[in-house]
Amino acid sequence: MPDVEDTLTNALRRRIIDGEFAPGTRLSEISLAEKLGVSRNTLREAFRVLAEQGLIEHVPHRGVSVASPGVADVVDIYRARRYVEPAALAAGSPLHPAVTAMREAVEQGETSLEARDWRTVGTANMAFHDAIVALADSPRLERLFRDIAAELRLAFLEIDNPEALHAPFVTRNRALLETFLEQGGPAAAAELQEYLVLSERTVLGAFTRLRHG
Amino acid sequence: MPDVEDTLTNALRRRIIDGEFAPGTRLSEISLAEKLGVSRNTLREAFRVLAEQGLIEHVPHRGVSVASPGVADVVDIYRARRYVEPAALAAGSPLHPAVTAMREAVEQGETSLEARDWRTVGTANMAFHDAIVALADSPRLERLFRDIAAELRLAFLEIDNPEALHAPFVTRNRALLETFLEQGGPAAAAELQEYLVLSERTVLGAFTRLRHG
DNA sequence: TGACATCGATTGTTCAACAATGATAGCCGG
DNA sequence: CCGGCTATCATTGTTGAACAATCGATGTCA
Repeated sequence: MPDVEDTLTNALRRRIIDGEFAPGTRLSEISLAEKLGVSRNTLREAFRVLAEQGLIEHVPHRGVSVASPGVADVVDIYRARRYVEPAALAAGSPLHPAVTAMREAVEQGETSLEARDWRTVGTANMAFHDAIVALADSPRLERLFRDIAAELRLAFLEIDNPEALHAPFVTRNRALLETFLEQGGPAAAAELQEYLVLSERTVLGAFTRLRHG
Repeated sequence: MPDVEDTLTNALRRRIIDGEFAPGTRLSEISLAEKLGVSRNTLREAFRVLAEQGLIEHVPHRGVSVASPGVADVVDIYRARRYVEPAALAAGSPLHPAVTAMREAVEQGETSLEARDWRTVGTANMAFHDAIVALADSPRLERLFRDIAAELRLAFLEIDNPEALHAPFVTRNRALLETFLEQGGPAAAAELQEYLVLSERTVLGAFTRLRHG
């Protein structure tokens, strides 16, 4: 059985990603420690990990709050994605185990799309891109992607229009997978570049619409 | 004035990178807390940050030790570098402020090379590559590079033949900078690819030589 | 010699306390 | 009536001590 603190960190991350604490919410040490049944010190250790991952913001003497990514964060996240994902896809082998994960994520997305379960669509979408990064077989790049993917989910939570954010990309995922399998990595990488540009534009558009009303 | 813990984290990272604690050394909570004049709880929070950055390894109920990167780690670090650095250089502008940092790092390397101060040569080398990544203007990619650069320094410490590791790359840095300024980003990116392959081979060679006595 | 039980040291976690800081509310002067 | 100042208060930062849980080593016995 893993440590209490490790479990606590994962539990907290899941709760934050699932939207239990809205972005920007302040997390009081005392009340949250009591709620979770752990001591303040243990909770603070978990806070340090999550802050390092960018999921929460830590301001000295003002406590921690759930991160609320802004436009600059979204831009930077997509920049990082464009550095990593297409290159991983370009160099990836169709025989790599992660391809199975890609296929499963596509199918999961299609199933959830029919059920109009947008949140699950979003999860499947992320799993698809996670599998792409996994093609690189690089723990450090996977860690980077895990962190920025979590931040991106926070941005999605702020927007709160999951259908517009996730639905259009299910068919694109399917198409991208087929391109990769039939035409190879480089062709798929080029397609993914455009995909990511479009995705970024979608998110940023929703953001500015938020700010204006 | 920053927080004690933040200062503590930075101080610990510097000490580790500087080789004060050799890779693999176990860091006892009690003795280290006493030595640094902080409490165990505060020290443990700093440990969580450094563990998240990959500088120390944390095994439940067995404490933390300074990370000692192996061949697999070095391979992964260079893989990540090849994903990020050439792309940043290819898209970088010669007018970017980081170019000044690149130039300064090159000159610092040349000065330290003449003085046969290998450690400083290594530092200048890292500053050069850090400036390359800074061309991308991406906080998240900079954070990734900061972490893997710190890990790489640990690997260098294990090898302990700083001249062979750092000296050959001073002239290559100068050449790479000139290529970037005179022939543009893409040409420099191609040169950097070969540079990184050579650098990786140098490190891995020293590693295997270590294992054989 | 080797398996096993015991011991000791270290980590994991909690609790209580106090100092330091930031935010709030209320007061005062204009 | 309003803006700035001050005192208060709640929260975080840090410490120290305590106890349980776990791992490694020591020593015992067959």
